[in-house]
Amino acid sequence: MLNERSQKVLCAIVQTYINNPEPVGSGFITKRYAFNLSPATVRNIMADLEVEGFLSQPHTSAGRIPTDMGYRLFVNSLHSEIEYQPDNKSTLYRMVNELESIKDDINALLEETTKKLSGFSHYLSVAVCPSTRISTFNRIEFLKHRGSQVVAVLLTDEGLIKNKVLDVGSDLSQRHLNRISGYLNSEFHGYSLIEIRAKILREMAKEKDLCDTLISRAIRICKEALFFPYDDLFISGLAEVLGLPDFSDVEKIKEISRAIEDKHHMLQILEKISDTDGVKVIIGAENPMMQMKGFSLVASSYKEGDRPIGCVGMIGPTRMDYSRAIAVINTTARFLTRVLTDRK
Amino acid sequence: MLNERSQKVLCAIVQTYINNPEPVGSGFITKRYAFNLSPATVRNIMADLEVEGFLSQPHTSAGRIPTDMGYRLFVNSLHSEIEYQPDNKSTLYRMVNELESIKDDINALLEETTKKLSGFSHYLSVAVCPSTRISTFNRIEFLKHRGSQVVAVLLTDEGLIKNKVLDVGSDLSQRHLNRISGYLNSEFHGYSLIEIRAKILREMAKEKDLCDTLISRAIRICKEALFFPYDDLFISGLAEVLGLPDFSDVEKIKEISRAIEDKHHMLQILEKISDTDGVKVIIGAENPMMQMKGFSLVASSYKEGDRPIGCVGMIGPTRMDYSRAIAVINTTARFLTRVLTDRK
DNA sequence: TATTAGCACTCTCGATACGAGAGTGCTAAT
DNA sequence: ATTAGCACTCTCGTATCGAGAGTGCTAATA
Repeated sequence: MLNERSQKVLCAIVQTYINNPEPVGSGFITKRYAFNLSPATVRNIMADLEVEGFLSQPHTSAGRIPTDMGYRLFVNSLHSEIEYQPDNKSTLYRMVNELESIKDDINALLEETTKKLSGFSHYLSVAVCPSTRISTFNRIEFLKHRGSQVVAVLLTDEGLIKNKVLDVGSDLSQRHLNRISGYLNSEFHGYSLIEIRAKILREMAKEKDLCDTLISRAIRICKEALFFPYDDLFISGLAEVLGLPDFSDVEKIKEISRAIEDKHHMLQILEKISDTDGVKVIIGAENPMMQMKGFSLVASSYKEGDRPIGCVGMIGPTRMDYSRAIAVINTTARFLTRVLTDRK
Repeated sequence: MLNERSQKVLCAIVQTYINNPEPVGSGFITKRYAFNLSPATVRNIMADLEVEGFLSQPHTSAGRIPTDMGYRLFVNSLHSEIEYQPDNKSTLYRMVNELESIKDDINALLEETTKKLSGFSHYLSVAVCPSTRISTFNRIEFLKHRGSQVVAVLLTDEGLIKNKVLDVGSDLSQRHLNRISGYLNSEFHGYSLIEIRAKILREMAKEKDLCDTLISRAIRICKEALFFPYDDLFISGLAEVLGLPDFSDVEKIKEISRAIEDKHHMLQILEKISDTDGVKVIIGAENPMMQMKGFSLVASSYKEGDRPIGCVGMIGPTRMDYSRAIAVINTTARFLTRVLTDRK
């Protein structure tokens, strides 16, 4: 579609703009890059690129800035050099090492990871826990709390720990509860929570008319105990990201603040990425699901063994340093994968 | 210090400025308020108020705006009418009713409370859980997880549920763990976590030379399990607050973002308030501990019975609607107190 | 003596103008 | 096909100006 020379010019423009957020003129390109072209020729190429939709002009007689399509082409041309950048190797490794010590607690691990990522990259960083939807039931315990309240503690094979406060009838003793959890643990061990949900619904339909047996009661409690409307989402780096020149505009700031507070929506996007493999880059409004005009997301799933279970990523302006971001996220995701896989 | 008339004029100016963030001129005051004074007289009073430090002038020949001291006097003069404002009564009650349904889970309750508060008031709202420092030990359980990992689940009398992942030697069976938790539960029930910490340290000093008895082991594990560096902090409403005209300035936005991300510092302030009784108002840089120049905090502790255990509040620009904020926080804190006390 | 009317003064803000600078698009030459 | 040359366009910073709002001061007033 695009000849090689045009593509090279485009990439040069994108790179230049990423380094410094000002419209790029033809003169700069000819001076900075050894394409052996005159400014006039570059201008012609730029005009073509604009017609094709890769560049745009803030106004006549200004330089060009990349469109989302322009960034996309740039990012696609990047995919070969996805591995570590030399310059941030050491810092990144140091960061990863510091995380090694808390690898046992997946929540703490992800929280620290986002904190370190944002401090390190100056972008907003995000991570989601292994989704409760796909997690594998390991064990559930019920602890009698105050009055008729019971705390259900769910452990999954992925290392998730989830609490839920339930209100059961006041007549269940701890002994009863232990029998219930014993039953559930033997019955459900190894199933995914989704399967268990389905199983429970079937059971409930079957036992509908049965009176208050322990089992039917167990199942009803379990249905509640296994239902977690939201997965945990970690976000860090708002203050960092506001330091970028791209956020000198108040509207921009409001937009990213809204994105942060709308955790539900953010989760949807990240969980979709959690299911796939490798680094994903979503640029600007590419994905209709993100109303993030002006922002890009670089994210990757992390895995336990071969199975993707969660996702970690960075959000920045569309003018973000993709090659660095991709490298960083890639390294981070591999690190998480290694840690989560090794502990088996 | 200030005669009554001056004080009235000051309050009128503050109120006017709160309604509309523009410097207030002498003409407006005479027209709007029936003080029976001429603009010239008001100007004289304003000049005095400025000398005394209650007002400031953005530039010669502009109206006056309140200083932190001015807001302070205004707020102090307000304390009589601290109870519900008539206009937002119904909305506030509706909000509180909606929260009633999740009162069992204190974390969820506080999270929802902050969400509703910020949606309702358009200010940033915050809440802290009962501090683990002062919480009362109710019960601890250890669940063997993967490998040598153990999940400690701590329940407090205040309704807190805390998890912690520990790495104990791999040779402890669930049976051992149960004996340990049994021992701890009988030993520590009813003590505050702080007391227990002290007890543990004493025990450890005593048993230092003893070899690996179950008890000394229990104590060591417990020491770790009861240590939670941070309490949970809920913050909501960033996107809301950015809609206020006070945040048209990027610097202001950055400042509040930093305040949000510096949870450690925020916690310090709120936990101090958690220990006291009633609504506290901190205006601007009044409290040296908050580097929040330009922001005010209206907060109140909530109690269980007679004992303050946590804190809920709202943060807004110094130009915030204090009388409304105080009323709202007061109502909210009372609601929390009632809910947390009744469940006994 | 406290208040007020009158008035000159000061400062902001929006509109307008203008020149420098950067970069373009087009045309004609190579 | 590329390029040199040049006129053109647009932004941005600065300066200017007048309207408007509000003040501070002085002298008159109750």
